[in-house]
Amino acid sequence: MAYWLFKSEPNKWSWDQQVARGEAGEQWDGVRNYLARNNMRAMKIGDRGFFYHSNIGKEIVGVVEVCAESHPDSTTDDPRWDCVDIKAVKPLVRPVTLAEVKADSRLDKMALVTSMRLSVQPVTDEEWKIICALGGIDP
DNA sequence: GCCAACGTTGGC
DNA sequence: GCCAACGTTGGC
Repeated sequence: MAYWLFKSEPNKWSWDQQVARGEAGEQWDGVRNYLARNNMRAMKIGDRGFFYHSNIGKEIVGVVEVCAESHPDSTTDDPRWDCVDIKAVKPLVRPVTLAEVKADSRLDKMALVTSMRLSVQPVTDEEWKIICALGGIDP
Protein backbone atom coordinates (compact mmCIF):
# COMPACT_ATOMS: atom_id res chain seq x y z
CA MET A 1 0.00 0.00 0.00
CA ALA A 2 1.19 3.45 -0.92
CA TYR A 3 0.66 6.77 0.79
CA TRP A 4 -0.16 10.15 -0.74
CA LEU A 5 -1.04 13.71 0.11
CA PHE A 6 -3.93 15.69 -1.43
CA LYS A 7 -3.94 19.46 -1.26
CA SER A 8 -7.09 21.51 -1.33
CA GLU A 9 -7.99 25.08 -0.59
CA PRO A 10 -10.66 24.76 2.09
CA ASN A 11 -12.75 27.54 0.58
CA LYS A 12 -13.02 25.43 -2.58
CA TRP A 13 -13.21 21.93 -1.16
CA SER A 14 -12.72 21.40 2.55
CA TRP A 15 -12.22 18.41 4.80
CA ASP A 16 -15.74 18.96 6.20
CA GLN A 17 -17.17 18.68 2.69
CA GLN A 18 -15.12 15.55 2.08
CA VAL A 19 -16.45 14.02 5.32
CA ALA A 20 -20.01 14.93 4.30
CA ARG A 21 -19.62 12.82 1.15
CA GLY A 22 -19.21 9.77 3.37
CA GLU A 23 -18.59 6.35 1.88
CA ALA A 24 -19.53 7.56 -1.60
CA GLY A 25 -16.36 9.61 -1.75
CA GLU A 26 -15.69 12.32 -4.27
CA GLN A 27 -13.68 12.51 -7.45
CA TRP A 28 -10.49 14.48 -7.02
CA ASP A 29 -11.02 16.52 -10.14
CA GLY A 30 -9.52 19.70 -11.50
CA VAL A 31 -5.90 18.56 -11.45
CA ARG A 32 -4.14 19.94 -14.54
CA ASN A 33 -0.60 18.95 -13.81
CA TYR A 34 1.15 15.95 -15.31
CA LEU A 35 3.10 14.96 -12.25
CA ALA A 36 0.03 15.13 -10.04
CA ARG A 37 -1.93 13.16 -12.63
CA ASN A 38 0.76 10.52 -12.86
CA ASN A 39 0.66 10.15 -9.09
CA MET A 40 -3.08 9.55 -9.28
CA ARG A 41 -2.64 7.00 -12.05
CA ALA A 42 -0.28 5.10 -9.77
CA MET A 43 -2.86 4.86 -6.98
CA LYS A 44 -4.64 1.66 -6.07
CA ILE A 45 -7.90 1.15 -4.22
CA GLY A 46 -7.18 1.14 -0.51
CA ASP A 47 -4.17 3.47 -0.73
CA ARG A 48 -4.25 6.09 1.99
CA GLY A 49 -3.57 9.79 1.81
CA PHE A 50 -3.40 12.90 3.94
CA PHE A 51 -5.85 15.73 3.32
CA TYR A 52 -4.04 19.07 3.45
CA HIS A 53 -5.61 22.52 3.64
CA SER A 54 -3.57 25.02 1.62
CA ASN A 55 -3.74 28.79 2.03
CA ILE A 56 -6.16 28.71 4.94
CA GLY A 57 -4.90 26.65 7.86
CA LYS A 58 -1.89 25.22 6.01
CA GLU A 59 -2.24 22.00 7.90
CA ILE A 60 -2.84 18.31 7.45
CA VAL A 61 -6.31 17.70 8.82
CA GLY A 62 -7.34 14.17 7.96
CA VAL A 63 -6.81 10.78 6.36
CA VAL A 64 -8.51 9.68 3.15
CA GLU A 65 -8.63 6.43 1.23
CA VAL A 66 -8.65 5.86 -2.53
CA CYS A 67 -12.03 4.31 -3.40
CA ALA A 68 -11.86 4.43 -7.22
CA GLU A 69 -8.79 4.14 -9.39
CA SER A 70 -7.84 6.62 -12.08
CA HIS A 71 -10.60 7.47 -14.55
CA PRO A 72 -11.31 10.42 -16.90
CA ASP A 73 -11.91 13.71 -15.12
CA SER A 74 -15.57 14.53 -15.77
CA THR A 75 -14.93 18.26 -15.41
CA THR A 76 -13.04 18.42 -18.71
CA ASP A 77 -13.28 17.03 -22.24
CA ASP A 78 -9.51 16.99 -22.47
CA PRO A 79 -8.56 13.30 -22.49
CA ARG A 80 -5.22 13.99 -20.84
CA TRP A 81 -6.68 14.52 -17.39
CA ASP A 82 -7.64 11.68 -15.12
CA CYS A 83 -8.53 11.57 -11.47
CA VAL A 84 -9.26 9.15 -8.65
CA ASP A 85 -12.07 9.12 -6.09
CA ILE A 86 -11.27 9.44 -2.41
CA LYS A 87 -13.31 9.14 0.76
CA ALA A 88 -12.67 10.48 4.25
CA VAL A 89 -11.40 7.92 6.77
CA LYS A 90 -10.77 9.88 9.94
CA PRO A 91 -9.58 13.28 11.08
CA LEU A 92 -6.28 13.86 12.81
CA VAL A 93 -6.75 14.29 16.55
CA ARG A 94 -4.43 17.26 16.26
CA PRO A 95 -3.83 18.88 12.84
CA VAL A 96 -0.20 18.94 11.75
CA THR A 97 0.76 22.34 10.39
CA LEU A 98 3.13 23.15 7.58
CA ALA A 99 5.29 24.98 10.10
CA GLU A 100 5.63 21.78 12.16
CA VAL A 101 6.53 19.76 9.08
CA LYS A 102 9.17 22.31 8.14
CA ALA A 103 10.50 22.40 11.68
CA ASP A 104 10.95 18.61 11.89
CA SER A 105 14.28 17.60 10.39
CA ARG A 106 12.94 14.07 9.77
CA LEU A 107 10.47 15.59 7.30
CA ASP A 108 12.68 17.96 5.35
CA LYS A 109 12.69 15.62 2.32
CA MET A 110 8.93 15.58 2.22
CA ALA A 111 7.34 16.69 -1.04
CA LEU A 112 5.23 19.14 0.93
CA VAL A 113 8.48 21.01 1.66
CA THR A 114 10.49 20.32 -1.50
CA SER A 115 7.70 20.46 -4.10
CA MET A 116 5.54 23.03 -2.47
CA ARG A 117 3.22 23.56 -5.41
CA LEU A 118 2.52 19.98 -6.39
CA SER A 119 -1.12 19.29 -5.53
CA VAL A 120 -0.98 15.49 -5.37
CA GLN A 121 2.17 14.14 -3.77
CA PRO A 122 3.65 10.82 -2.71
CA VAL A 123 4.36 10.28 1.00
CA THR A 124 6.88 7.71 2.20
CA ASP A 125 6.07 5.07 4.82
CA GLU A 126 8.42 6.83 7.22
CA GLU A 127 6.80 10.23 6.70
CA TRP A 128 3.39 8.66 7.12
CA LYS A 129 4.31 7.22 10.51
CA ILE A 130 5.87 10.44 11.75
CA ILE A 131 2.89 12.57 10.79
CA CYS A 132 0.39 10.08 12.23
CA ALA A 133 2.33 10.22 15.49
CA LEU A 134 2.33 14.04 15.44
CA GLY A 135 -1.37 14.02 14.62
CA GLY A 136 -2.24 11.63 17.42
CA ILE A 137 -3.64 8.79 15.30
CA ASP A 138 -2.69 5.19 14.57
CA PRO A 139 -0.83 4.75 11.26
C1' DG B 1 -2.65 41.52 -1.61
C1' DC B 2 1.93 40.69 -3.08
C1' DC B 3 5.26 38.21 -5.25
C1' DA B 4 8.31 34.20 -6.14
C1' DA B 5 8.33 29.72 -8.08
C1' DC B 6 7.21 26.92 -11.51
C1' DG B 7 4.42 24.49 -15.00
C1' DT B 8 2.23 25.11 -19.45
C1' DT B 9 1.55 27.26 -23.87
C1' DG B 10 2.64 28.79 -28.29
C1' DG B 11 5.63 31.17 -31.71
C1' DC B 12 9.55 30.43 -34.24
C1' DG C 1 12.60 21.33 -30.02
C1' DC C 2 13.73 25.58 -27.71
C1' DC C 3 12.56 29.27 -24.96
C1' DA C 4 10.01 33.47 -23.77
C1' DA C 5 5.60 34.80 -22.19
C1' DC C 6 2.00 33.90 -19.46
C1' DG C 7 -1.01 32.00 -15.86
C1' DT C 8 -1.56 29.79 -11.53
C1' DT C 9 -0.34 28.35 -7.02
C1' DG C 10 0.43 29.13 -2.42
C1' DG C 11 3.26 31.01 1.44
C1' DC C 12 3.86 35.15 3.72
